[in-house]
Amino acid sequence: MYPELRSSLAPDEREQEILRLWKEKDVFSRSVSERTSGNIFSFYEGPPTVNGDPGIHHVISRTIKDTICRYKTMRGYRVERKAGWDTHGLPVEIAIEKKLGFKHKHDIIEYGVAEFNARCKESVFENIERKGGWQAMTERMAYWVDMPSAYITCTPDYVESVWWALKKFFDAGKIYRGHKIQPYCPRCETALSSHEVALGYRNAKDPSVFVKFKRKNTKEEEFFLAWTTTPWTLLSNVALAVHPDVEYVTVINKRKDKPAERLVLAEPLLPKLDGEYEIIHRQKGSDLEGQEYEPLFDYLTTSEELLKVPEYKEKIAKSFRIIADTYVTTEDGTGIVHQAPAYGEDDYRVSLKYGFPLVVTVNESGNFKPFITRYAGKFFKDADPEIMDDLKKAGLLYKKETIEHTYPFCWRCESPLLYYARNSWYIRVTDYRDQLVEQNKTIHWHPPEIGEGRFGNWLEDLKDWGISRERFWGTPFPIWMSDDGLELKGVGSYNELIGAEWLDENGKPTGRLFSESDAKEFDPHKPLVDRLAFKSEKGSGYLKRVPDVIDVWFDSGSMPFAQYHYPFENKEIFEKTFPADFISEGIDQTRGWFYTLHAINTFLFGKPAYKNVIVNDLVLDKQGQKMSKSKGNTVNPFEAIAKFGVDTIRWNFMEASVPWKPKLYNESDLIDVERKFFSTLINTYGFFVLYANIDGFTYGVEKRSKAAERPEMDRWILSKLNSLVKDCSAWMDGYDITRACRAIQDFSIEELSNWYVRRSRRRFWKGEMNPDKQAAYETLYECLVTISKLMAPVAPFLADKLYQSLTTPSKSGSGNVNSDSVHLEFYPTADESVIDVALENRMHKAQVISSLVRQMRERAKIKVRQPLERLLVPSANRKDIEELRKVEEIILDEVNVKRVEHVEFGDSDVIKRKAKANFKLLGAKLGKQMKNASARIAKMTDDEIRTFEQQGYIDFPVEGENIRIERGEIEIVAEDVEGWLVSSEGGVTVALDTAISESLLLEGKARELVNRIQNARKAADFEVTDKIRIGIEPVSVLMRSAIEKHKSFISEETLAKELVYNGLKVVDGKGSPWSEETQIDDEPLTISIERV
RNA sequence: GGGCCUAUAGCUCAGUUGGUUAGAGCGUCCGCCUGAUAAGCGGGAGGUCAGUGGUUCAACUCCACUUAGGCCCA
Repeated sequence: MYPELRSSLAPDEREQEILRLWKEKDVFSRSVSERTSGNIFSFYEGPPTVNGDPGIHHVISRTIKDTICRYKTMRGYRVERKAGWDTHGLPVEIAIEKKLGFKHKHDIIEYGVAEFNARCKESVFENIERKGGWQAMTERMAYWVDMPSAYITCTPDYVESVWWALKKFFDAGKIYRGHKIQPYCPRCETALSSHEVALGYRNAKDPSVFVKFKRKNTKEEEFFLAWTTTPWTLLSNVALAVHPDVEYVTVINKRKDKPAERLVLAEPLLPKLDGEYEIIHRQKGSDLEGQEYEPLFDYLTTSEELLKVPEYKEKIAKSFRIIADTYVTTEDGTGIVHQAPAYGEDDYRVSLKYGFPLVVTVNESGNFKPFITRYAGKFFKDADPEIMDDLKKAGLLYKKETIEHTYPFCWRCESPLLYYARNSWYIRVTDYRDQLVEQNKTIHWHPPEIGEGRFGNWLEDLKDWGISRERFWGTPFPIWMSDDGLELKGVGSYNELIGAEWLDENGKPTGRLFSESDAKEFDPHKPLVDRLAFKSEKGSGYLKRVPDVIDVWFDSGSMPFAQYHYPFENKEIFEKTFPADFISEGIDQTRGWFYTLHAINTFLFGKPAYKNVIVNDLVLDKQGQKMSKSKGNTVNPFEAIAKFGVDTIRWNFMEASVPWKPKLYNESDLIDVERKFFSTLINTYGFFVLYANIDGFTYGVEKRSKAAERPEMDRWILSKLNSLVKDCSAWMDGYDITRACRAIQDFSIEELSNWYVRRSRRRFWKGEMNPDKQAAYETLYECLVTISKLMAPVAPFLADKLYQSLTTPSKSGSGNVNSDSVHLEFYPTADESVIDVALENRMHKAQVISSLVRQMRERAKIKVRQPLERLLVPSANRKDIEELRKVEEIILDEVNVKRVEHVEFGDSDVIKRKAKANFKLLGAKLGKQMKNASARIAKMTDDEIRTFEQQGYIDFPVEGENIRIERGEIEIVAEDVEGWLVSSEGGVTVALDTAISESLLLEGKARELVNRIQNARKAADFEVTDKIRIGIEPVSVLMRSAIEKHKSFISEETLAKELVYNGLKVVDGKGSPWSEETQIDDEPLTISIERV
């Protein structure tokens, strides 16, 4: 017996049951271990940062990953996949800081770094393991990754592999010290990551000042007019920048109550000037390059403190001149941008290029340093008004206004941030940029434009990677340095620490050395690792560790080898699994994981870390708005799954649109998946079991019929099925999940349920078991089992439920199925010999014709239940007629018509024909004459068409030239049939005879009666197999003759043993006998039925 | 400011190398069917393919610009 499936319809329960079963039968690990290790498909899990709860957006990228891995498993690959958790980094620190109520970075130091890091570590493990956490979500959504063997980035083994990699970079001379302009909070005294900066953008009012820089070496006094919103940075001005290609003008500017002055600025920004102006000179930005000006202040040129610095004198001598750079815009200001290298990223870059000095004028608390004597000790922002005043007095302030713009503030303490040059360590990725660009071209990006565009452009424009962070919870930077910064030592394993000396808490040597046993159980995190020091080989004291930790992205980018503790262990596994065949993450990882994987592994191993990548876009709410906690429109994945089942969500995510388009999360779409697709499928299965169980059919027990010998309808659906299998495999191999899902869904709903089952129902319920019925059962069964396999990678629960329901009864019978789970099965392979394109075409034509006939019935107001005599189908030739004859029965049955008349176009006078140009062929041949030719062809008369057919061509004069139309260049279709009701679509034309003879009328009435009796059976709650006796009264003459004429038809349809023309005795109106009143064509009658 | 993506029916999306009347589902209106039945089927209405210009015999499709939205980076 096949089990009922409808009873356990609640998706959540259905899935929980399967989850238990998978666990019980150990299905996931078997799905891996049952595949041979010689056939590996390598997948890398991009580790989510476990600083909070999983969200619905994690479900989409994990569905993609899971789907591909399950698919490849079904294709026979061994797909080992370790889970992974990203555990270090600022997001984790921030969460703990919030929890502990910290306001400043030094709160952490006071609290104790050891203790703080312990809290961080605890929290990530809690986020992984707790209820509603990452493991629970992974399991519930059926994301199959091996969690017990998960790689965790904060474990000593993992960190050691990361150290190994960093040492490789270090040894190759790819790591260097530099400055990095970073957003910096002067109160917290810490640099902020871009992620933190994004938290604190607010509208702010700032000064907007136009400053005059006096040009040197001119006869007349002349000024460069520059603009800034940060007057305090003017103290460290070293240059002015112009755009090389923009036109700059010198003007005489006259303002009210002021003497006229000569100013230089960009032409497009002239409207910024007050008063009137007259252009006296014009030049390109590039022509201004090198011009000198007098500095606003003299601190930079006179400060002894600065002049002591090596090379400073030479550098400052080159300063205070115009340079040209394309980053300058004419959107704001004057087109002349003042340069303060320590306080702006572009400024810094430009200053490096021209060799200007980097002058830091404020200290770490944001106060002016002593050498800026006039403002010394002032907080940078507070100095703004005074600076502007002083400039005004000196006559160097053109004007000052106030602007409102967005400016970043510290998310912790709300101080305005400043951009500040910080010491930082870099990886010189620019050294092998070309290789990164080249190797990227071998990666298959889905969609390709991200690889070429977004990612490719980023690589071509690559800057060195700043990898050090002045933070606590992270992989310690494994470089030890002498106090003078001249001696460096990179460490690539814990064994390399052996011999280093332990320092005490105050940094004093203890004489105790790091031993072999220390190395074995070493936890490298701060602060312990900072207590290790190496004796200088040059006798300059001790080398101490650079106290920074590294960018977390270096951690996750190291996972291909670090997950296996390579090269210390597992060399073989690493080599077998590198590079990954496939990865997938969200589009936000372009500059994140996608990049770090590529940058690190290309350097270390000379090839990219992955071959195929699917990129997914965001999940938005149903209005298309971004989900965010502040808007309150986030979706809790556990709640969503409990409500709809995860299959529904997975299917919707994959089917609705391609992964790389933003996806709207809309509950009504999920309901539709369940209703349209899943319940149709369950219904189809329900239909199958209803009759299979009645007939005692079990697939594989009796001899299977050959597909080629089954009826037209069966061969058709099997052809469609095998076409589907063929297409799905190709699409899935090309990582196009969406196309496969759409095809599977379309097949299940349209082809299988709405056509095959609907047209074949009769075969299932009629009579005893016979070859036709056997074929029908086998065909439907084969379709359902194949669908369960095709959909298994995307909707793993329903697919398995369906599969197990179908296969359990026949497990003993055929012995050929592994009914423990569909996920242990192989993906179906298409039997090409079953694919019959001609058959698919003629069935499609049958569907079109049926649709046309229904359309005409609608127009003529004739119900489908009323039989009609004939329809007429014009065909172009004998062959088309032969094809159509094969599906004629199906059409007639569907539209309730007695016979088809086939007519060849040419043979009939009543059929009016029309010619249509084949635009593709003729367009290429005729070019400009195409328009006229197609108009002429549309006007072809019947005689002309006949001539064309007979001689195989026809000539038309068009604009004086002769045009010859040959066979194939026009298409001839039937357009109308005189005297008939006609309808046409897509080149198919059908005519219907709507005359209803008395005989047809009687048959119609008999069918109406059958319908009423069936309704009564239903209302009376009779079993489908119950035999009955029928009583009917009153009966008109017409109805009586209808019944007499079609008695056997009626009896057969309703399983009636007897039919009498009077009422049966009905006791209480319930059960048997049953009686009810009804109408046929306005004629009232009472039907009573009883079981016999 | 730079890069990438998107714009087709009320909504969600197709539209394959440019080619004949731009499709589907949902929604809506009308009807049908009922031995898969708290289902199913058919039909109708609904589109200036964001806008402008260009290439072409022919543009939703190719090119340029514009507008709007999204993401990433400055």
